[in-house]
Amino acid sequence: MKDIKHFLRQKSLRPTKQRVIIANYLFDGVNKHVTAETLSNELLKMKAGISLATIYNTLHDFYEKGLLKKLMINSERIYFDTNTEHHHHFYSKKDQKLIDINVDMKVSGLPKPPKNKKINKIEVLVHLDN
Amino acid sequence: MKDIKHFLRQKSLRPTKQRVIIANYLFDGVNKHVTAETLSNELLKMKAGISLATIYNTLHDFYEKGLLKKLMINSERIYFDTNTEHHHHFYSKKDQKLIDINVDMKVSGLPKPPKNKKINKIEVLVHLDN
DNA sequence: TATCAGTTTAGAACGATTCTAATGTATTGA
DNA sequence: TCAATACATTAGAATCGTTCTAAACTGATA
Repeated sequence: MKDIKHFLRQKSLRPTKQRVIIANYLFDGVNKHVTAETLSNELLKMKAGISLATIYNTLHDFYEKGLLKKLMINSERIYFDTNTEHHHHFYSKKDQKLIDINVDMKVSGLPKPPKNKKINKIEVLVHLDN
Repeated sequence: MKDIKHFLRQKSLRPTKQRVIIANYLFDGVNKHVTAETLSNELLKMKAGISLATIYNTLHDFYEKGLLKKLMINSERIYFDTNTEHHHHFYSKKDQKLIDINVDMKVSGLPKPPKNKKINKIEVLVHLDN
């Protein structure tokens, strides 16, 4: 991500100091799964004094512009994924860690959806033991 | 579920008045997905004055004894499923409703799990549009 | 460079859940 | 049958992730 300011402007997001810092971290080329808390910790490490409220606001702003995906992994917190392509995950409960599955998978034997409902997308979560 | 008291005792759960009422509702032969809130509402309808704390306690006690499954569907609340067999779900975000998929499905093209990790189970969530 | 809409922030509020500690009740064994 | 006691229930307080509020700030625009 070369010109973050330009990138944010393209998405109708004002490139404020805080958003630039967060976008630089999130979109550095390595896909990430973050929660408000883990992101806050990373930002603290890099001595960026960004308030929690702004972190929440920014994650949601980015989500609304399609820059992040929301994951429904567990009920304790909201995970955001910088990989917005359709993909699946390994999940280690023990490590509280997600790993992208970037290969194509096929699900067979799917029953018809209920009346008047259409399938939007299929998400596979592969739970790991250890 | 004929003799709920016996059933609870078998699971080392004291068959208190509250647990019997809740178990009778949950294990009436029709699989259910409940949250503390939806269960509380059902219990209110049947004029069972059971405190929220007890509802939470009971759901967790039942979960710990393997009578309920916890579902990770969204981050707003915890869903409990009376169907403890391995199965999948349709999910309608709009209706905030889950529908069991009780047929066998196969997932193909799964990559190898990360080093030293074993696959525990595979969960498929089929998102519905409307 | 003044204006103003959009943004950040601390701290309050919120909603789901858990905890506390006092009261109540099922079980046990004499 | 009836303590004794271990386990359950409860109201309300506490907690925790998240959202809201309203005041201060800042990037864009003219």
